[in-house]
Amino acid sequence: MDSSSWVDTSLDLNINPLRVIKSDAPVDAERFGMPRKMKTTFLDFQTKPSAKKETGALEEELNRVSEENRKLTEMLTVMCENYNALRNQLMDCMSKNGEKELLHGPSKKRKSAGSINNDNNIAVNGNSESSSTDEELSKKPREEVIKAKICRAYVRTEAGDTSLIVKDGYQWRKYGQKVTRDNPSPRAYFKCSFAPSCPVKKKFQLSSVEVKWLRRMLRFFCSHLCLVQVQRSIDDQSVLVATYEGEHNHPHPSMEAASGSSRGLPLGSAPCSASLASSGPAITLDLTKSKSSNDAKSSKPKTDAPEVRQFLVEQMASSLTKDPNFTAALAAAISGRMLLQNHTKW
DNA sequence: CGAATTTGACCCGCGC
DNA sequence: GCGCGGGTCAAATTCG
Repeated sequence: MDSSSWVDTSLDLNINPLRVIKSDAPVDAERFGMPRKMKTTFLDFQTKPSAKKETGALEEELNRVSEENRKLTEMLTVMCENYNALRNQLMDCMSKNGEKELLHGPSKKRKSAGSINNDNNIAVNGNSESSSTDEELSKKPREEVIKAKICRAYVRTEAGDTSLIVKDGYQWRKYGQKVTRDNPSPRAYFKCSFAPSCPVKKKFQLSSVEVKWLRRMLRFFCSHLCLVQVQRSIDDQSVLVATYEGEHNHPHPSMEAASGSSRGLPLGSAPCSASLASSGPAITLDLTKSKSSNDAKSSKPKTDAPEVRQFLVEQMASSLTKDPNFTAALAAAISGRMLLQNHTKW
């Protein structure tokens, strides 16, 4: 299987660096309702001779970032190819031993949290998993019908944060805590308490996600999924591994509060959104809505203009690509999504 | 005082 | 069949 058939390695950051900067037409900043200070900066940026030097530097920086992005894309492609090669090898081995497996039915290997810690597998009630091992994945089609969606998100958190709070927008009630064998951090179990009939549960061994971007990514990944398992990665204690299963039977609290609009639009409350195409794991980071959800209402119309969008996109992309936390989280999110995509396609 | 959290006990699936 | 370990329950405790 060609990796390109199942994963789009391009990171569509919607960055077109030169469109605004080289634009001959002055931008009517007033029309976009920019703050005075920002308007001045924005206009000066286009008109003052000193800005040319800055423009050149920015172009250089953007070229550098673009090149870096290209290299990362290549690396990701290679990684996918290697992954598929390994997978094919495993499938070959499986096919050789498959007859025996079929005669004895699927493995009765326990789907426990122990496996979560050991090989990052998560399962509840025999449902499928977002990131099962290849061996397990190969057996999945022979198993019972998938009853609920499972999604995993990897989120880097602050090392010192030990609170058991996940700020994903839902209301959770803790109903248990357990010290597991392979992970020193206690695992907490939560149920969604926003709606009485909501079957959502979650468990985790880590804490809150303070980084706004990561929180929004997590919210997107999980906003309509039902059971969430979040625990600290055993390999990297700063990484939060969140797994959601199933779907909430109620709207996201923030959405319900807003308008009671469709649950299928979880990003409506996430000004900085990460969208994933249903056709594949191509990730689009909509960086143009950078305000918090609280003030998004007032700012949204002002950021619709393509020039302003570009300007904001450039600024945010520049700062974000320099942020190691963001790049690490993005890589983690992509890897998690890739695993999910692999599973859903097999 | 009600809601939320804690925590020990219990249940159940899986490996041996 | 037994023991282990994860998941859940529910009484006790804490918190606002």
